[in-house]
Amino acid sequence: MQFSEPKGIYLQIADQMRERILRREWSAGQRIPSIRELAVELGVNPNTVARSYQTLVDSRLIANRRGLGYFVAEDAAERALAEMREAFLRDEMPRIVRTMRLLGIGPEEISAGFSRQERANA
Amino acid sequence: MQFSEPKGIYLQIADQMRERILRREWSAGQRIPSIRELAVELGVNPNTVARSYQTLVDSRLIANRRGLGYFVAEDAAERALAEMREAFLRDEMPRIVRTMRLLGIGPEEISAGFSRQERANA
DNA sequence: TCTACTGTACTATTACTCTAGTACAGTATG
DNA sequence: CATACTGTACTAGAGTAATAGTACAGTAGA
Repeated sequence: MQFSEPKGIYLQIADQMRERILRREWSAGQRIPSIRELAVELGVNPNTVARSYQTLVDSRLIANRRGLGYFVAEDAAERALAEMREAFLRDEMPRIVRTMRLLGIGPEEISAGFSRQERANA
Repeated sequence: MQFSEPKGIYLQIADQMRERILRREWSAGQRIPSIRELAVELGVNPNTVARSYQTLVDSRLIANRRGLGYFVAEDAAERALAEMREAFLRDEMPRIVRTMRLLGIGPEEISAGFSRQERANA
């Protein structure tokens, strides 16, 4: 049996950061909070945040300027969208469809979910 | 920020067991593998499997008969289906819809996923 | 230059899961 | 009764993630 690795806090923080970039809450060229700031805000250790930042540096969504902090890359939003879409379609979708079939839940339930959320946002 | 707990091996084994019950691979009244057997088969420690079994006992999907082993409860499949459906609709669906909206993926992609899997199963 | 920020690096400690090993009681069967 | 299975309980250890704390170098601005 294949076991899935647990998803560390530092990866969850990185996900949240990708989302902020995607939503343009953090826009291109902008400086993002320092490691220490974000650590305090999230109530985690600075080392953990540093690790999150490194994963985003690795996929070139942010870049460091020594002594100044981290800055959002120019093409970050587009890059994040492409990265996340691919990951969702490749990793999540098959698992979701499989589970839905197993539980007798049809695609129309997803559409209903969309409608519900539309009303909630309105 | 809220962090999701990592999903331990014992919970993943429990999930797999629920699925077997749902698929009637393990049918009502039937004896399931002993803790030691399953531990060997999965290559994990017996203590870990024992923990998995306990979670299924807690939701009354299986029951123990001392010295004999564990047996699938009479209404296990129905109970498992209800339990898993509710968990999916409550916990997973909102998250999925939210992510899809964020990534600009429409409900029709799910339908397409269903069709793909249908062809794969045929 | 001094101060207050930045990131980086490192060690030690805590907490938790899983592993490893042992021991013991209940049950069926010969 | 003897044997060979069951589950259960317990202790000890390894491995890993996250925490805690400290130290140090680069940068901006008064």
